[in-house]
Amino acid sequence: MIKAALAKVISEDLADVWSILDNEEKRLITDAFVIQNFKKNQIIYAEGEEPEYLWCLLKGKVKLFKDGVGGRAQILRLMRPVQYFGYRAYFAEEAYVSSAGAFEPSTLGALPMSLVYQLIQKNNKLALFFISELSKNLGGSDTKIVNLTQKHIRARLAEALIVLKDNYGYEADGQTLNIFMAREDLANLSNMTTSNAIRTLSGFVTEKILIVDGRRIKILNEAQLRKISKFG
Amino acid sequence: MIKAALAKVISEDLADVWSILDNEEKRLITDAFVIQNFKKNQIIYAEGEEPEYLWCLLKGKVKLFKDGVGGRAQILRLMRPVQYFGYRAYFAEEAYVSSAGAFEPSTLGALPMSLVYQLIQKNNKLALFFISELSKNLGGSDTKIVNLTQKHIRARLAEALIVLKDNYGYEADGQTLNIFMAREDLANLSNMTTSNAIRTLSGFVTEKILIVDGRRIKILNEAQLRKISKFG
DNA sequence: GAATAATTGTGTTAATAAACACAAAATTAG
DNA sequence: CTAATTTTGTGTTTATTAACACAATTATTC
Repeated sequence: MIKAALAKVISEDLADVWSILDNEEKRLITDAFVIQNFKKNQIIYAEGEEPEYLWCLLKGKVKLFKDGVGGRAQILRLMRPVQYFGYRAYFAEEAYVSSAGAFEPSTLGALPMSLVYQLIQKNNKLALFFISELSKNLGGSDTKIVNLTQKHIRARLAEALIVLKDNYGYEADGQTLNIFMAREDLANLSNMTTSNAIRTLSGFVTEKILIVDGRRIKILNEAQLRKISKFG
Repeated sequence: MIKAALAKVISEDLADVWSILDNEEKRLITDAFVIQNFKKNQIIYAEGEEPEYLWCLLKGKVKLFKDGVGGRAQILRLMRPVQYFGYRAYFAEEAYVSSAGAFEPSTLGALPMSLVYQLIQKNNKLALFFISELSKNLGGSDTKIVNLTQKHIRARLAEALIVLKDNYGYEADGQTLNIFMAREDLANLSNMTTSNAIRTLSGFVTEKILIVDGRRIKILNEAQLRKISKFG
């Protein structure tokens, strides 16, 4: 089953990335790729550790986050299948500045960065893939700096909900967010305390922008939510 | 004089980056490299524009910043000679998400990104240079997200002063910051209003951590400043 | 170098969000 | 299935920072 998943990854899902490689290179990757399962809330790597692997999320949901003042975490990015992460620190020759954890039971593949680095040195298209990914992430982080520091609480939460929708989409009903997270995670995504996330979310319910049932969030008025995220 | 500066750039200052290239490649760059002077506060490129050039700061000081809510700017990065910028948006195939402006009269070189992209496709070491730069910047931005959102005003300003020191260093006296910026820029660097930058800076003077003479800032106790930037 | 504009400094008030406390509900573990 | 634990929801108070106003000083510009 693991071999099947791997074959699928190399041949289909990641076609855009790995199809670049020749057969010999593909064999190298296939041999080195290790599949690993993580439980809900399990840490994949932690801030301060030395980066060793390129991680590939095959199934599940993963958050990249950074611990801040008084143990308050900030969620920096959300990963979905099939996305890659964990490589930045290696390329920067730094320890990790953020941690990765599974939101829900997840399956990941690990590839030694030393091997990835080797392949990059020979294969420019692979290098360009990372240049492109890093560039998009950097633009996202720079934008986040301004959004999280300057926007007010309502706009920040609205934006977080939009980010969730854009990342994980809706369920079959076309309204329910396809991710269930604790209010604390919602708070950590939008730079506020848990109480304020709860209160602000309730406000949106009162305004009939959302329906909330536990951790299930149904977005009734996405346009209005986008408006709030832009103009407060 | 321009030709002399260019020759110097290609052959000395940027040795690490461009020494990678063969003679033919070097000639391509030399021919395409355009040197341009900017006045104090002049905009080099603006948010929303399409990226066209790789910019190289040869002389002077440059800020990358992003306009936020109510025209309040956030300074994202500071450039010093010889550093490169303006390439991220091109690689991400996006418009610029931030603007670049000269802090003081500055000399820059511009190289068409289309040419840089061509060279990267053939030259892996050049690709790895950009991978490394982007990775370091991304780590910096992710760290900044947490620092600017979670730290209190004193810590944020202390950190901004440390950043100025680490970027531009001290003058011959070993204490005076080698950059003179308006209080507004100091505020835009540390996510606060100009009034708060002024007030907090005065506080540091009272505590004998700094001496301020107009825009000239002398750091008397860097260790204390670092302590404040870490623990508030 | 005088006029004009911009920046700096300071006081005061208002808005915003955090901190804290606690009950109710939901989830998890045994 | 039940007890223990965690999460959610809500009220209240406090801390922090922004907003505004205006005088004094410093830079720019013509």
